[in-house]
Amino acid sequence: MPNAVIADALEELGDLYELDGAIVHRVLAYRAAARAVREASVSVAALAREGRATELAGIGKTLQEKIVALIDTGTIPAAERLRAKFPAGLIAITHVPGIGPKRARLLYDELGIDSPAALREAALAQRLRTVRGFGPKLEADILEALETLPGQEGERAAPRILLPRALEIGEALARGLSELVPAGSHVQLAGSARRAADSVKDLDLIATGSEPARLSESLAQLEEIERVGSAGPAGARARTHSGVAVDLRVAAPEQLGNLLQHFTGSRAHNTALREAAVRGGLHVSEYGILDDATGISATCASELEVYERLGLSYIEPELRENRGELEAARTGGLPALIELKDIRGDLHSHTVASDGHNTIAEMAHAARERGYEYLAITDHSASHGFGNAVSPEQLRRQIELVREANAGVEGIELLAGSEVNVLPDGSLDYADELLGELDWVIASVHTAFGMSEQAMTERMIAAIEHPLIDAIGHPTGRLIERRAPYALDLDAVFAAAARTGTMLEINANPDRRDLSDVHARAAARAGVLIVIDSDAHRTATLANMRWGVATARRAWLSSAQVANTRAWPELRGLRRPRAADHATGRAA
DNA sequence: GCCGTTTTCGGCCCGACTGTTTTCAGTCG
Repeated sequence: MPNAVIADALEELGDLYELDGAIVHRVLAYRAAARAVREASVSVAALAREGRATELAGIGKTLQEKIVALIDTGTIPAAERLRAKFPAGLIAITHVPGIGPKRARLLYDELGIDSPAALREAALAQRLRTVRGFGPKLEADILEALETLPGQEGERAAPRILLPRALEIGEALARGLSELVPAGSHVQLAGSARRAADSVKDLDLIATGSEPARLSESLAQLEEIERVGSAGPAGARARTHSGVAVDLRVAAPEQLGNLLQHFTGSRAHNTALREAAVRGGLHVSEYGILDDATGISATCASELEVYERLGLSYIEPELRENRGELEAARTGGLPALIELKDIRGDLHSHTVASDGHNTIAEMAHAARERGYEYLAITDHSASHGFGNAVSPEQLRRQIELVREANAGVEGIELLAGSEVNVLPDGSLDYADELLGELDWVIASVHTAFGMSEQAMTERMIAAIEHPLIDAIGHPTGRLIERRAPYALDLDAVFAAAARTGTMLEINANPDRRDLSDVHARAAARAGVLIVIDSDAHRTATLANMRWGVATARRAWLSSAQVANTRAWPELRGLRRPRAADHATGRAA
């Protein structure tokens, strides 16, 4: 059972308990547990079967038992009991903006409203206002919220936007706001975009300056803003014409550090940070740090100061997910994160030989302009099936062309490579003899995504064990917000990669970022060497490398854990020995 | 329901905004 299914079940149970009037902390415990399950890098079902789900933060004895019941019987008894008590439509009502568990329960008890459709009907008939606490305005707001509710008629919720687009819009808003407000003001994009998350739900802006009210009012003047929903002295909430929610918060210049820290989040990081601070008699908010002992609230001009006052070393935004960074910051155990400038070459790129758009020479020059020392040309193999496949004969010719181009271009080493397909049976679609002529070989799965976990894992491990494979490309096949990873026992995959010395890729295409942050971290922990590749299909997308580095940073990786921070001669030495393998038949 | 350099019981972050209220509850981030 996939982690996502278990997480959904815990989430639903939390919603049901909330409707049932459970204390909020119990509900929050379920939501925290759901998050821990969703983000786990290993199979929680397997963990629970061994009685080890309690190793995950936020999962105790009770939830361990409930997860076992779920995987054994397909359901959790407590959820069954509550589902009998509350109609399914009631949970949907709690997801209507402006309606939470209390109001949903009240409407159900008083008016028998048990679905969004019944809610709409009652609102139109002006029956909601007969319930204590509801009035005409709330009734109208609910009707409007129902218009945009995803669901029954196949409507989609506002989709999360991928990081490049989020940064593009968010930085444009920050620039625009900066130009409107008085000199000395500071405007900056914060939130999950600053943490370089895979995708973001909304854009968080912070601003400091001598005229807070004016900062807040200026948001509405930006041409990108469609409307401002709510506004107060502390900030404003708005929406862009492209439908992206924007949250602006303002404070005084001396509070910049507090505000930026608060609004960069994540929520889990902030909550854990504040809970730990309270144990030390300190209360952290976006406005300062209140010391119980003195009654004085200290403001911080920088985030560094915020963390220092809490006895922590500075935590990079990418790490602020409550995945152990607070403990590491207490004990000096934070890693020195890899940076884009550490990358010395790109080992996955395409040309017109397959489905790329530029020639070898064009890609070479573009890579050199980026300051790279080497570039591997890795066009798709013979059975690719979409785009132009490269036959064995064409690959031989391509190797010659790469050698010629290499001789003709100064300042960068061109490597003859291929991105070969891993066929469903785990074999590759070029002969070993041909693969042996290449400088660099990536193996990727491009077909038959629907295999069982066991079959897919065997397929992947067969490729990993192949002596001529240097790295596995986009190992899980996910597309962010569009396609889940294929079923794979990643523990087994990481163990095989560590054992054989096969590298695993963080594919930097912003739609992929595969391995993910969580998976790349687990792989590196298992002893796997990571390679970050752009998978560029044209010169411009060599720049995608930055998204891969962002994922590596979120995975806690230092430059030493990433293969292509090394010069090519050194990296070549890290490739698996191969001539000897052929001679011995790789008997080990 | 989870969790422990004050606790195995009694806590569990902090604040903004809105609508409906006469001082606050609910929702949201």
